[in-house]
Amino acid sequence: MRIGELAARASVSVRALRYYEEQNLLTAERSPSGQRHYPDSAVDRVQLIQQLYAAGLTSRTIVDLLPSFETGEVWATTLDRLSAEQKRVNRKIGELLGIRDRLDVIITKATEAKIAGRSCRD
Amino acid sequence: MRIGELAARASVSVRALRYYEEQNLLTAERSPSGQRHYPDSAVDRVQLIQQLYAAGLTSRTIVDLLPSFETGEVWATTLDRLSAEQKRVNRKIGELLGIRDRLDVIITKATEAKIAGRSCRD
DNA sequence: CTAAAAGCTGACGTTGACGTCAGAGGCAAG
DNA sequence: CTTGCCTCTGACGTCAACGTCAGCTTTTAG
Repeated sequence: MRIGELAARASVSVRALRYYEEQNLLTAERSPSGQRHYPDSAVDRVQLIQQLYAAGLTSRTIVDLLPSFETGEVWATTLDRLSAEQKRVNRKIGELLGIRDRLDVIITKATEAKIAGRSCRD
Repeated sequence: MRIGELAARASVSVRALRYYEEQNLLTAERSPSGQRHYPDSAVDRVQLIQQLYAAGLTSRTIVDLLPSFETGEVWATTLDRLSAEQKRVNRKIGELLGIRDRLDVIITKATEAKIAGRSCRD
């Protein structure tokens, strides 16, 4: 498929895909005229990249760790980085859970007050 | 306390504290000479701000929602935004849990392979 | 055949949360 | 008093992941 279809299927912009290629996160065959062509598997790869970005990894980190994600093979120096990211992600999950709880408390309280007919200052 | 001590106690930079003030997230008494002075409670407030940033909220959002966090009172329009952020945070938690699982799988597999004496390509 | 749609390569713009530097003033210790 | 650290206010710099625009070529639909 060409870049536009991949963008649509993976729900990212065309620009983002070119950027991923620039960062060596994604490669493409080229047609004689220079257009990029991707296999179907590229959709999954792009979505994985997006998830890793969302998890707070940088391009540089992703390019190093992506092979491990896709092949399952890991060599020692990479294992350390994987563990480091795992710790980071776990810390972040903890932070987010904390915030979620605080949001729950506030929202629950406010909703109960509303149900009880109190003003909520609106 | 003055700005340097607050920065140390809340583990943020002095610059960040001035930035928070600029964004109306934090206020300070001023000494006659113009130096900022903070109450002890500012430490908690700054840490809360940090957590909210870490949860992906922007300054603009935080300045709107911070009163709700501190007073527990909420009025209707704010409640919607709180719910929106709650959804965002929940989605992000889900993403992170997914990534964590993938990291767990890879790391576990690699570690077992190592224990079993296989090469891991190092 | 032709016009619209899609793709290409630069290259500059954007946004948010600060970092950093300059230049000047304030404050406790010796 | 002066030395050394802290603080002040601008104001420009940074970094990452793209957005956007220009100018041009390729592909597709009618």
